[in-house]
Amino acid sequence: MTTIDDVARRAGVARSTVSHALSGKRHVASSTRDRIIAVVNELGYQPNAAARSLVSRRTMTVGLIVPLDLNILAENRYTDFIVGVGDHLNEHGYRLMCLIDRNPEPLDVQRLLRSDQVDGTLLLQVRTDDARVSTLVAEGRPFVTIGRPRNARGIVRADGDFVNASVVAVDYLARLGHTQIAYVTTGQGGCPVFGFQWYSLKGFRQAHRIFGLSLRRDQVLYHEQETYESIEDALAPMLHGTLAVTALVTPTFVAAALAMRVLAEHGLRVPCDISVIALGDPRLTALSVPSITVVRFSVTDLANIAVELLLGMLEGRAPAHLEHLVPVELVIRGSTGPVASTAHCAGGMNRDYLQPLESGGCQKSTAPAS
Amino acid sequence: MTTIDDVARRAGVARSTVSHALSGKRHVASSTRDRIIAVVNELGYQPNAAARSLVSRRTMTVGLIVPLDLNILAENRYTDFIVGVGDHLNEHGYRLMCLIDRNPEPLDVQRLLRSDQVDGTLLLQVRTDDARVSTLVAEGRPFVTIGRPRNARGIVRADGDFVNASVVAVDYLARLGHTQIAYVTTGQGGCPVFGFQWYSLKGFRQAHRIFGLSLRRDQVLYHEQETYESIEDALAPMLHGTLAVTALVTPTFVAAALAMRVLAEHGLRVPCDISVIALGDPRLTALSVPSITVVRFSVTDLANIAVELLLGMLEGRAPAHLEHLVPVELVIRGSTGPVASTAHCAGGMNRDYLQPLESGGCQKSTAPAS
DNA sequence: TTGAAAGCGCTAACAG
DNA sequence: CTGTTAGCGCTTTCAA
Repeated sequence: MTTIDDVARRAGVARSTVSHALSGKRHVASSTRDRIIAVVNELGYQPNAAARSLVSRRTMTVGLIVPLDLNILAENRYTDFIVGVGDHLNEHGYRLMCLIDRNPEPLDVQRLLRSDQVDGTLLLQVRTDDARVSTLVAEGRPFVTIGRPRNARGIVRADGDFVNASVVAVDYLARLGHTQIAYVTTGQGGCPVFGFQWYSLKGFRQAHRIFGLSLRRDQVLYHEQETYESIEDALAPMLHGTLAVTALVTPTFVAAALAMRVLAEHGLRVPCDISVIALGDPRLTALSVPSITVVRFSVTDLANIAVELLLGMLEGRAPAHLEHLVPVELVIRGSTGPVASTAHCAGGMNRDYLQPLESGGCQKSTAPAS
Repeated sequence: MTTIDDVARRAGVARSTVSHALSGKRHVASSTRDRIIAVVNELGYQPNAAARSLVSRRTMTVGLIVPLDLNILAENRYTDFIVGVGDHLNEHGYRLMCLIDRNPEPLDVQRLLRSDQVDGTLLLQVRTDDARVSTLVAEGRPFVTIGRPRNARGIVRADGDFVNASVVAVDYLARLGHTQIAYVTTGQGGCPVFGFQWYSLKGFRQAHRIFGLSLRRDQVLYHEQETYESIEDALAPMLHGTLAVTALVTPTFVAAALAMRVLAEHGLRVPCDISVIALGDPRLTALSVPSITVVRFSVTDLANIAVELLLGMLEGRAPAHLEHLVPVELVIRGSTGPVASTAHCAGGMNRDYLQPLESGGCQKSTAPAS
């Protein structure tokens, strides 16, 4: 292991000169500096991070707190965030420390912060009511949430504009003639689990007011997990005719894909009988058939914004706004269509629910282009 | 910030007594220890990680090197690894530092190691020929690869048993009567890009020898990226009848899903005209229609094994074997069927390629159970 | 323009 | 059983 003293000795200078030559914090004669640089390269010297952060009181490391939930991570929702954050941090000379925990005890977070392993923290997968947020506030260290809890007062946060996403979704459906729309989300005790689901629901309600649509309680369907069975249970009122809706909005791609399978298995055709819209940035939507209409936003933008906010705070700059929302856009694909256009629906029940890609309507499949 | 001296003063003992009371490395009178613990809890003391690792020469941190490739991470292939590794490390009191880099320069890896930020390293997304491996070998620090380069001599590695996965896949297809099978992979210069693709291909060839099947060069199809267009190009010989195969093996789920779309668009029915098998652990296979037959292995097991290997090395235990392979199992779903059973295929071209889930054959869809 | 020296918070060897 | 003390490798003040 090469230390700064090795370099100093070999270059025939004092330890402090090496330090300054490398940090540039005070002027060093260019001849001396060149000699030092040469020795550094020769020995492959790299300052010891622990020693450095012990004295400088900075670790140049950011913590990313990801509550482990295989059911959720398996869905690919958070990979892009982790990658986006990690890459952006590297570009700024910061390291990324991931705290991935099966059960994210406040204690784990405390340990991470109090042992001074990170200069700041990013929170992923924020719940409607998230204990980690209060913990972080109590610790009094800089942090930024990616996503928002219901009560976001005073915290610095970046998120997709999920409220607006719902409005855009409902608007589009309304234009297609839909007036009876269901909202499907994971929920516990009559409340969406994650922040983005809560804000989406808020937007869903808002949209109904804006567009003068009535909204009954039973149009909001909660499922416990993102599994086929759980979603089948949640959709039961639709499947048994108790709830008459012609469209369905859900804040996650997997729920949308599973819902479409449930509908299909029960003889309901997408988009003939039911239109489906997902929210978020599910790149995999392109894989499903029919591909799913989505109100999306750039996850990379969101990750970058969160990182910029945090690094700014670490360098003493207060953020311009507490809340930064990434704008959304509607991407029309094959899972949405005009309401109740039964005349266009050819074929028997449970036959044509699967349309060729990018085909929005319900007409019979035509011969391939080739 | 609370230091060990704060605790010592408040508990009326020496600094070293606090240290030992917490580490248990020498006996401390239980009365003294209780007093110290009480103060620790009262002040919320947590040892400073930098100071600790400066003197102990251990960071209790493991580095995970993930070359950023959005096209790949978007596919959800590596999320489960990151989560699996992170969670397992936490359980063992280690931290996870992620080096996620758009272009993983050997220099970045060197910096990480030489600045002593990690005790050991895990390599993800290993290429057939991977520069990072030589870098790590040259640095002489403990590391374990998750996945293997073509030349794995001397390195400690954990991987899915991809060679055997291919054998199982070809065996199954052969039992269904397939003799002409194509292998589809991302490749550059006539060689698969990633290690798992290389070993899969090796197994694919091996299987042909074992089962007495002939294998021509043109049965191995390379695509540049995992996009619809790129795969469409690669499959061109099949689509234009130049290459007569009845089945297709591909080491990734996304490639399989995209290939199925390509086939469908060109009027080929899965599994009627072409059977498709994917390798790996693509949980999302369940989402596609028809769901994809797969030879899978446990990603969590793989992650755990890699972590155990590395932590063992960090504690001075030499691994029992250099190579640890996670066994594979065949999961039969809807994308495979007997060869050329045209008689069973009802409906017109490009109509029935999308079968209800879990339906392996090509019979007409029946009415829903409900 | 450079060097000497103090000290960051901790562990562990040495003394008692 | 406990206290004293010497560093770990580095940055940074203070002197020259």
